[in-house]
Amino acid sequence: MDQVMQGNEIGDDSSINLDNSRANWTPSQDQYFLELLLSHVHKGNKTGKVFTRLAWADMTEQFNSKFGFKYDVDVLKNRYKRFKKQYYEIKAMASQNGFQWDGRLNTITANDKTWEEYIKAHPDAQVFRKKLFPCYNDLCIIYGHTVADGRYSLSCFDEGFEYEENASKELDDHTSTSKGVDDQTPPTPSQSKIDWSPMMDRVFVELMLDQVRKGNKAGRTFTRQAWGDMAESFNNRFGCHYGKVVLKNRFNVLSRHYSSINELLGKEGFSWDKAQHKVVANDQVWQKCIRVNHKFRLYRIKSMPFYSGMCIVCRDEAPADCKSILERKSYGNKNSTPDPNGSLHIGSENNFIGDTQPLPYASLHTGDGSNFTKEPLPDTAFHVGGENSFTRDTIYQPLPYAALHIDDENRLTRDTQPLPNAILNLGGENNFTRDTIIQPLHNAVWHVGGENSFIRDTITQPLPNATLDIGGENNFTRDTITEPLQNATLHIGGENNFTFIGGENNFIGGAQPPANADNEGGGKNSTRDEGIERIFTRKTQPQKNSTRDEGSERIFTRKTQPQNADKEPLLLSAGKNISRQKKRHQTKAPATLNEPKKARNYNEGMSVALKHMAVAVTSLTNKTKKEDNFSVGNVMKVLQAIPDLDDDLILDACDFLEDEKRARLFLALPANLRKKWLLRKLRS
DNA sequence: CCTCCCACGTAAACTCACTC
DNA sequence: GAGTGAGTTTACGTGGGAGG
Repeated sequence: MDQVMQGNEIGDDSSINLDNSRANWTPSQDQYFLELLLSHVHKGNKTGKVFTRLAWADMTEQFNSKFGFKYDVDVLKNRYKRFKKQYYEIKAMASQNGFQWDGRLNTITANDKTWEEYIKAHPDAQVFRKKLFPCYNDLCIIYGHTVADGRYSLSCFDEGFEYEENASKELDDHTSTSKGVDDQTPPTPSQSKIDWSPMMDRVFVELMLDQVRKGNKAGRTFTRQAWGDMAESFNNRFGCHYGKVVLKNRFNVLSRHYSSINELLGKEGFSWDKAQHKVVANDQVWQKCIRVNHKFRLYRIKSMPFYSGMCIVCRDEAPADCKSILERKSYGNKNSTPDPNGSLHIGSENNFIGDTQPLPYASLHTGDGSNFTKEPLPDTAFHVGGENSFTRDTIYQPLPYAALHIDDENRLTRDTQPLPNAILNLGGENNFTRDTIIQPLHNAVWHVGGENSFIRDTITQPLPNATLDIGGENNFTRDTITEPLQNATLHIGGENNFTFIGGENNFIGGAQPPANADNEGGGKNSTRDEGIERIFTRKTQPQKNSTRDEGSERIFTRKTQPQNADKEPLLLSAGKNISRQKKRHQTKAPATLNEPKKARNYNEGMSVALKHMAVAVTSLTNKTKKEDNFSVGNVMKVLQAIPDLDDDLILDACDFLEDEKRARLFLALPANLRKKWLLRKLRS
């Protein structure tokens, strides 16, 4: 043990080292250096583990000035490292069973029998038995709980911290300044580096998961509000004042680990050990892998408890360079091997044909442009990127308790299965066709982004106790929800079109019925928080379990092609053209040939929605028996039959014909006069 | 025993591209 | 030009090992 531990006093002139080429630390130099370190700790120039650059510069200058050296800062850092090693040696010894640190005697104490038995087993420990360590209290202040990089090392949340806390209490008896130095809280913003503990990671991942569940993560990142909320929650939890940037940086770090682990798991011979939270493989596989890429060495040793959470958080973020064996392959019948409890990461542009195998408890991550057909995935976390096609029987079996995250521009067609208790997060511009979900979503939480099209019979069963959050600019056509939403809470954003919603519901956020709405269908709907830009028009045809049949706003168009919505999956190729850029509220100005790409894309997207609407109307017409010739379907048919009407004109016509009187008059007109009449009315 | 150097991991800061 | 997100660079920590 160093001389400094023997209690040498400052003032030893012999300490002056005339040879500046190599440091030769004397007790007085050590003592002075410790004083400098303590001084900067007390000034707050040390984070949980790091002295600031200015602190090091200042200490070097003062040390050289005191002893007449020209040491580089690295010399002091080396000594600092040496002190740290000594600190942990003492700490480890004192934490042994039967041993304790005596702060008054500055030594490690234990009864003789304990010493003898321990020294017999550990001869090297003899040195600690009668040695004084007067500087240990100083080292406790300087090093506190901090070790290494801190992330997977000792912290206030780890085993072993208790001793340090006790040591700090001991120190309080000797120094009034020690309190607060090792308070185990994350550093303040003035401090340069953060000591991320496993507990902090865990809390952070939990906060991210919460935001994911709320639908506040689109693509690779969280919304601005989500970052703010997470920072606030995190700061409240740990009593710190981090900004969003700190959490974003940590998110980047965790994401990199997540990607690397995925890369490993994509290699042959590797698997995820849920108990250890580690990637596991036999030694030969590890050695071969590490030889090729040294960076994977880390994952052989360290556990990554945050990985399972990051699987959900990062769901669709499989990096382009992550070339797992599963990427860009076709999965035909019986080609897929079951991977129960496994984690399946799938890149872009895959074809999943029928009769692939179950993945109970698995995490399934898919990139963009994959095609899924029938397959059970119970208890699976199902993360789906954008522009995928879900055809019939995509999900053949129920997904109870599953978390289903679906990003933008996916198509969900009929005969998918129930998702009771599921969390359903939907991005924008998805197309939900008939029978997408044919079973109930009891207790489900439904988050729906903007610009989705919900066609007929999207949800054919009740959603009791569900929470339905709906963003702006969605189209809910007739029979979207055919069953009541008893006790449901419905949050609805701006500019949605609702037809036909049954049941006893609470409408929050403005989806109120019109003042003259006929409620005789039996439902008891209550409204709160009146909103804007909603049009609920006339009642047309009450049905069982329905309360209203409300006309829709600008969702009618020329029928482009007859389809059988019951049997034909709506895989319209036009949907591929929908812009993947961020969606904004679009103006309602007429389209021109010179309009920007975004506007054109919007119109194309609208066109798709209109086509779906046409299909829905056709289906509706076939199903419902009308007493007279008037129906929304008939109006649409007649409107679509008019030649040379562009989409905008049709939309304007829809607006105009929302009035039933006008619509009846329109139908009553001779076919050759309808266009002229419409144009005249619209111009006026 | 001690210094010095190296490789590597991490957090924070920085830069750039993009959108509005 | 401001705001934002993604990717890159920089600064600083660590442990291990060679060598005096």
